Amino acid sequence: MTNNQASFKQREAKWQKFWEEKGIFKTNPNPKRKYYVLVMYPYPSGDLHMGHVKNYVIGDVINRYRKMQGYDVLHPFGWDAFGLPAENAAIAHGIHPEKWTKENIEISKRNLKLMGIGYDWDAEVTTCEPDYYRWNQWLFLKFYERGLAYRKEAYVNWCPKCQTVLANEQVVEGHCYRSACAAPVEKKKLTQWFFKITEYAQRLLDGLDKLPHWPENVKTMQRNWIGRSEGVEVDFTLEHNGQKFPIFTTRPDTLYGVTFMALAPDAPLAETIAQGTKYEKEVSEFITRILKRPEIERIAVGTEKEGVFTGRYAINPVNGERVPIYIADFVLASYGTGMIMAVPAHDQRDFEFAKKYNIPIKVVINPPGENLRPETMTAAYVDEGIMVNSGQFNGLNNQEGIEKITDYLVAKGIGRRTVNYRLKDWLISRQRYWGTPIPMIHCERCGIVPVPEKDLPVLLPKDVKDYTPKGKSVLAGVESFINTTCPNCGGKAKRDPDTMDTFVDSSWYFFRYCDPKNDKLPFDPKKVNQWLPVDEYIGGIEHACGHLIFFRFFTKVLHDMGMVAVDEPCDYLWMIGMVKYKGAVMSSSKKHGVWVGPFVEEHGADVARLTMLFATPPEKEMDWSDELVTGVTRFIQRINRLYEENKNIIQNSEFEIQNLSEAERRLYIRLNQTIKKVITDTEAFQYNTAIAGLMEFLNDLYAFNDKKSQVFAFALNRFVLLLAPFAPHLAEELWHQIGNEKTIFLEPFPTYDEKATSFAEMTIPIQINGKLRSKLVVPVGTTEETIKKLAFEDKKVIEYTQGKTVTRIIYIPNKLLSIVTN
RNA sequence: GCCGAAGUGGCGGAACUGGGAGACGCAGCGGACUCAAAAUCCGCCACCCGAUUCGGGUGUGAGGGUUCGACUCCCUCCUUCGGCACCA
Repeated sequence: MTNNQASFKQREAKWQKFWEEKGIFKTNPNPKRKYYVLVMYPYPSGDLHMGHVKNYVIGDVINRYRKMQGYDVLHPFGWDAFGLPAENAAIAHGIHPEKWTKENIEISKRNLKLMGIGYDWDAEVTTCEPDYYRWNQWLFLKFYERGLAYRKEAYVNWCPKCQTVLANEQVVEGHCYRSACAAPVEKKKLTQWFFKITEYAQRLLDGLDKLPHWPENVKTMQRNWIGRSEGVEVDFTLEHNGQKFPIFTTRPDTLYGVTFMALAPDAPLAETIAQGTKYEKEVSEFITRILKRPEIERIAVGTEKEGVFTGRYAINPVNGERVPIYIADFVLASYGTGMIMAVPAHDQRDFEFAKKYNIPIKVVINPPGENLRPETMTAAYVDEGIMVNSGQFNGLNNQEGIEKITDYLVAKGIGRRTVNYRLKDWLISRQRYWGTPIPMIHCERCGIVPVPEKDLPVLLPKDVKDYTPKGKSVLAGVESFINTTCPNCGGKAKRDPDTMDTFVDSSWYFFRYCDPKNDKLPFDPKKVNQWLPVDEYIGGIEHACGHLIFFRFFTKVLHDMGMVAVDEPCDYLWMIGMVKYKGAVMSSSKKHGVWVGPFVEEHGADVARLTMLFATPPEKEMDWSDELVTGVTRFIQRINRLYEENKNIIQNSEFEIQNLSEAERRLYIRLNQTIKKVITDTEAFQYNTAIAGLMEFLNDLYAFNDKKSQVFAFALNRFVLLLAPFAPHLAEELWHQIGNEKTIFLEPFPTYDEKATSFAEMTIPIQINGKLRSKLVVPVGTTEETIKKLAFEDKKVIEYTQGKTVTRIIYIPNKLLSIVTN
C-alpha cells in the first residue's frame, strides 16, 4: 500500500465515522427552510458499481450544498425490496428471498457508506417489511373504496418465463421488461386487478404543463404515452340483431367512404359475431391462431395484415349502406371500442386490407384539382382535399367537413364527441410470491370482500417450500395462507393469491420517508405537507413512462383523498446518464464494471465522486476510464500539496479591500468569480463545469506568489468550503487542518460580492468587417467616445481602415467594438 | 412512419441573452529535476500557408439565409441517439 493510499483510507474512514457520530445528516423534524433531495431508491442487488452510485453521488452533492446553505434537508434512502430477482435466487439456490434481500441490503449499504454519501438512515424504508407493505394494502383498500381498484377479465400481457402477467409499461418492444428475462410476451385471458389510471389521464396530461423544471423529453414521452386523441364515436347498427355498435374515429369526414368494418380478434364481440353463419368455424380458428402468436410477431413492422369475413354486416348511419364486418389482426381491442370503420381510399392500413380481400374502395376526398379513381390508386390518399360522394357535405374542404359532419352526427343523436387515450388501466396483480399480498377475500356467498382495515397487514407467509411459478401464484398452494373466513358472513373463504406489482410500492415511498415510523397511517399528512413537493428528484430516464407516471398518479389520488396538499410530487426532475465501462453498460449479472469496494480501496471515495462529476454533464452517458481517474487524482494531490506547503495559514483572515496590492486584488476577484461560478453551475446541475472552475482557481492559487498575504489565506479557507460538496472527506480534513473543530457541513457556503466579480480593466475586442483585428485594454467605465477614439489610434485599426470609408461603428457596452467599412 | 434530442480539436467536454470558438481535463510533444525511470514542476498543443518573436487564411455535420457580427436565430438536407409505433 502506498503512503497516499494509506492516508486517504484513514482520512475517509475517520470522517465517515465523525459524521455518523455527530448525526450530521439527521433530519430536522420541524424544518424552517425545507429542502427535499430524493434519489430513486434501488433494487437491493448486493455490491454496487459506479453506474448504481452516480445518482447517489449527485444527490449527496445537492444534499451537502443545500445543507451548507442553511436548509433543513431531507435526504433519505430505502430499498425497493420486493421483486423477482430475490425469488429467482430462492429458486436457484434455495435461499429464502427475505434472507437474500436483507444480505444484499447490508452489502449495498456498506458500499454507500464507503462512498461517503450522507443519508438519514433513521428514515430508511424497506418495502418488503410488513410495516411498509401493510400500507400498500391500506392504499389498495382506499383505491377500491374510490372505485379506482377493480377486477376484470381481459387479455393481458403474459410473460411465459416469469410465469406472470405484466403491465403495459413492462412490455418493451414485445418482450418482458426485465433484462435478465426478455422473453417474448404473450396474450392470455385472465381475471386480474387493475388500477384505474385512465380516470386520471387528462389530469396527468394537463399536469405536465405545470412542471416547468422537468426535462422536455420526459414530458414529451409522457404525452405520447398518454396519447390523447380527439374524435367522434359513431353508432353503426349490427344488421343481424339490430344492436347499436359505436366505433371511434378521428376522421368523420371519411364516413361516406366506409366499405367495411374491422373487429379486433380479442374484442368480446369477436367470439360471438359469427355464430349461426357458415363462417363460424373459420372465424373461430382464425381468432385462436392470431391470439396464440406472440405479440412481438403480431406488431412487427411490415407484417402483412390478415383478416376473415364474419358473414355479418353493419349499417352506416349516414347513408344506410350495408358494409361487411371482418375480423382483422391489425385492430386493437384495447383502443376505442375494439371495432373500426374502414375507409380504404383514405387510410393506408384499410387500403392494404381492402386490396388483399377484394373489398371495394370508395373515394370521398379528392386532392385539389384532381379526381382520384380507385382502380388506379396505389396508396390511400390521406392529405387534405375536397369532399365528394358525401351527400350534403360535397364540395367542402375536408377539414371543414370534420366539424360539419361531427355537428350533424351530434344533432342527429348518432354520434358523440369523444376523447380517447392510448394510456390503459394499470394491471397490478402478479402471480408471484415475493410481493405484497392483495388484501381481498373471495367468498362463495358474498363474492369479493375487502380485508377489514383492522386486520391489516395480510402477512406474506414465510414457510413456503417451492417458489417455482406454475402459471398461478405460489400463494394459492399455501394452505395456511389461502384458507380464511369471510369477514362478512364468517363462512369459509379464500384469500386472493396474487401479489402487487412492485411499482405500487415505489409510487408512494417518498411520502413514507417523511414519516417512516407511523403505525397508524401510511404517513401523517401534516408531516408530508411539511416536505413536499420533492425539490429535486434524481434518477434514470428508463422510468419516464412507468414509475414517473405512477408516482404522479398516486400523488393525485392522495391529493383527492385529502392526504397530501400537492397535486404534483416533484419540482425539479433530473435524469442521469448511464455509466458505461469499455463501451458497455455496467452489469452485476455480467460482472462487467467498476465496483465501489475495490475502487475506493485503491483510489478513495473522493476520487470516485469527482471522476463521475467531472467526466461529462450529469445527464449524459459516460464511459468510465482510467484517464478520467488520472485527472481528478492529480487535482486532489495538487490540493493536498498546496495545503501541505501552506500549513501555517490562518483562517478567517481580515483585510480591507482598498489596502490590497494589485495581485491581491486580482486574486480576490478571481475568488469571487469562482464562488459565483460554483454556485451558478451547481444550481444549474452542471457539476462538470463547477469542478472545472475549482481547478482553474487552484491554478490561480499556485500562481500566486505572496503566500503570506491575508487574501491568500482567506482564499484557501473559502476554497475548502467550495470543494466540500464534491470531495467531502478531503474538504473536512483540510477544514480541520486549518484550525476548525466543527464539521465543515455546518459552515455557511461562501457567498460572493457581485461588485468584486470583475477586474478593474476590461478587454474590448475590435472587429473590422466582422473579423477580429485588435483588442483594447481599458479601465472599466471608459466611455464610448474614449473607446472609439482609442480604437482609431490603434495601429491595426489604422492599417485595416486606411483608404476606406468607415460606414458604421457599433459599440456593445463593455463587450465589443465593431467597425464596418465599404 | 411519427415525436424528441444532439452533431465543436486525437479524446471527454466549455462558450452567459447573437459578441474574443476550443475553458478545464486526458492524451501527445519539448524542457527542468534524476545515474536512469516513475512521480512532480515549467512550456507548447484546432487546421492550412509563409516566417524568427510573428503574420495571413480556414474552421463548430453539409448547403443556403438573416445580421456589423452566427456553435447560438431561420430554411433545406445528412448522420447519430432516444421514445412511440397497425392508436383508427
